[in-house]
Amino acid sequence: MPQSKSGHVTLSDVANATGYSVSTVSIILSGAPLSANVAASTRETIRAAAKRLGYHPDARARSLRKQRSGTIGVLAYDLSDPYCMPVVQGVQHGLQATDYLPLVMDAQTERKVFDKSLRLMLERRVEGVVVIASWMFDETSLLADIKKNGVPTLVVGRDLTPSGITSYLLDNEQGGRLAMEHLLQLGHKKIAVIRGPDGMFDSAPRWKGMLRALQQTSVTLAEQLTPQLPLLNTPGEAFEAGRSLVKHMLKSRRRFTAILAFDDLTALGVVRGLHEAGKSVPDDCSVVGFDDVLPARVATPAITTVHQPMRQMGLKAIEHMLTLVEKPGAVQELASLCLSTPELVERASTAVAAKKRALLV
Amino acid sequence: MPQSKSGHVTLSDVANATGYSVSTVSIILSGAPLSANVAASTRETIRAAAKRLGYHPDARARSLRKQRSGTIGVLAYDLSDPYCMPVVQGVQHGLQATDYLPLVMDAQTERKVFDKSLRLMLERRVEGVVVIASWMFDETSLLADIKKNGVPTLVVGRDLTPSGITSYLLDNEQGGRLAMEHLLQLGHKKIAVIRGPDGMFDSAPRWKGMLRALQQTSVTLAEQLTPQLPLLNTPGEAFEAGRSLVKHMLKSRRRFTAILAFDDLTALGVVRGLHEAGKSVPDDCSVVGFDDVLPARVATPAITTVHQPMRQMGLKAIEHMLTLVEKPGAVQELASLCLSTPELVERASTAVAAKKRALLV
DNA sequence: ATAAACTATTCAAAGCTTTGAATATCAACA
DNA sequence: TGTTGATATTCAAAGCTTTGAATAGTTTAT
Repeated sequence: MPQSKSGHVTLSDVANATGYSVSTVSIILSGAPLSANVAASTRETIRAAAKRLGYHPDARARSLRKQRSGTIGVLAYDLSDPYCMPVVQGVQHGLQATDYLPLVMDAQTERKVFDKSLRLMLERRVEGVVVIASWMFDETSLLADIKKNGVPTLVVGRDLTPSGITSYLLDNEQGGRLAMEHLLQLGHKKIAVIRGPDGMFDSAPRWKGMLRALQQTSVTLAEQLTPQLPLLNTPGEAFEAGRSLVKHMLKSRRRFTAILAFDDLTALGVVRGLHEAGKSVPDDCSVVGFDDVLPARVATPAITTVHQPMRQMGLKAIEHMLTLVEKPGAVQELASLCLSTPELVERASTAVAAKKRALLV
Repeated sequence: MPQSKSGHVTLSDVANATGYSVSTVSIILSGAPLSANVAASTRETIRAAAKRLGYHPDARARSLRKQRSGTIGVLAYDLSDPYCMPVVQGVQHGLQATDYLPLVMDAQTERKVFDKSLRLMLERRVEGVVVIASWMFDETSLLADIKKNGVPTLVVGRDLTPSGITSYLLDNEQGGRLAMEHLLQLGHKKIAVIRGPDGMFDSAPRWKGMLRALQQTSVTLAEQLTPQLPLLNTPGEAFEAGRSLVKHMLKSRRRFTAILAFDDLTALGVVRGLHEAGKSVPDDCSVVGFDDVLPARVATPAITTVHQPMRQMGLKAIEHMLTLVEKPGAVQELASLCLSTPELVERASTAVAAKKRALLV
């Protein structure tokens, strides 16, 4: 049916079918201002023909001509990480009412894929880029290209203000403090901490917050009980790491009545490791996670954790982005840092310390 | 720096900077066959200039001219459902070595969003569409448009061969059989089943498979112990449904020593419900899930479940798709049905039936 | 009757690339 | 000298849409 080479129905097909010119058809089907002038009968004829033929405008041609792609790139470091999707959902939500379309890409924790995705976004002329937390970002030279091309960029999940990029992230330090304070309030004195890997941005501030919470107390942390996660690639690996680290700690024969894990998956691994060693949570040992992702909510006992408002962060970021793309060519304002407030959500994996039964293997 | 109106560096910018014509620049930067003819020095000059200026080809213009978008649409019914991402990963994996790009969109279980996404894909001239399981699909009239425009379509997660669409899905009936047989082998006689909602494709075959497994045995299912899930929108809802249904069943005072849940999230809800009623898994009651998603693996006890090879299904689907897009205009072959084989993965949520302690509330 | 003001529609250029055909240059060959 | 054949580069059209300006045609005001 369509005559054009592409196999797709074009304006020219509709024009031929109705006897009107391509311009007229375009004006009507795109709802241009000029369409106020066209006769109602014409409008009907053309609309009907378009529908009958199955016309769908070519987004590439339109976007080329209009000099606006109507697209905002969203690049996640790993979409399969339960942390990412809520952020993306926030973005999607914020874009719903607009006529921007999120182009979501997944770096799959691979540097090469990350760079390629960024390049492809640039080529598709996204009007803005939202990057979800990635260590990969600092070294990439594409960053320079993005700036050179005047595409506004935002990052959520880590602080890149030193590189001049407005950043949305959790107040990790306060989160760490909250988690530790919770355990202290429950009367725990022998506390183990599984710290985040050095290569990850969140690690240091969370740790710092925990130490700060201890400052006014007499509680100290034993070095054997503060191991560090290696740099991981998948959520599954964090689980395994938590599981094996807790087993090592049990072997160390240092008492502890509570464990503070770097994130929820690690915490779930800890629960598993404890269980395998015959310890029960929270009776023998309390466990606290971080982030509040789905697996932590649906596990039994549900994991007490520090909630990170990922959806909200995505939403706030995209709202900011919308203001940026609406004023094209404006001087990129100073990079700002937007901290979200963490919230402790108490669930079933923590309990009052049973003083007499402090865990001793 | 760039002179063109768009604010992006164009071929013409590079041409001006080097003194060569736009054609020459294009030939070199796009690696066209003709580039064999150009002088090495020219090549260098132009490449250098392109890099210096930060040139990135405009994908829209290129794709318009080449009549190929190099894009394959992937439409998931809900990206935040742990079922979807593995399929998407399989697709991504299969596309890695090609120069096709997946355009992944998320319908967020909303019919309106689903239709809009499909429309946008059409407008962006995707060369193929892979839809991940959706009840929304059958009624949409866009299906007709997609066909009219000759875009090959595949679905994974449900059987749409009656509508002429090649489908990739699990052999649900065998999956149901496997799950039930597992419980029978463990000696369970009083078995409860939480059936899937009517509106969901998988429900019937899984149920049928379970019944078939019972056929050669003397075990029967009590009607009060085979409730049905309502149609749900989010993974969280399935969890809550499982939790509340199991509580109802406990109230019914019918004995059961095992529960077969429609999917993993429901199973996790069941575990929670049992736990809240003071029952332990698997000692008092075994629980079997379905799908094998991340939360089921990292929960403790880990959920015994029927593994659905989602990654592999995504991979197989996209490989098929690649053959379809390579022969444009070919007559769409007959729709075929590709069933994947389920596998039971035994974990810690099931155990031998403790005959004497059949669960009685 | 004529200018002015609408109304309804079309022209033609532009947005950025790609590419078949064309041009220009130069060497070699008969 | 004129032909052939490379080699290196450019012309110009096309892909589909949008849009400022232009063209007819009709009505209103003067």
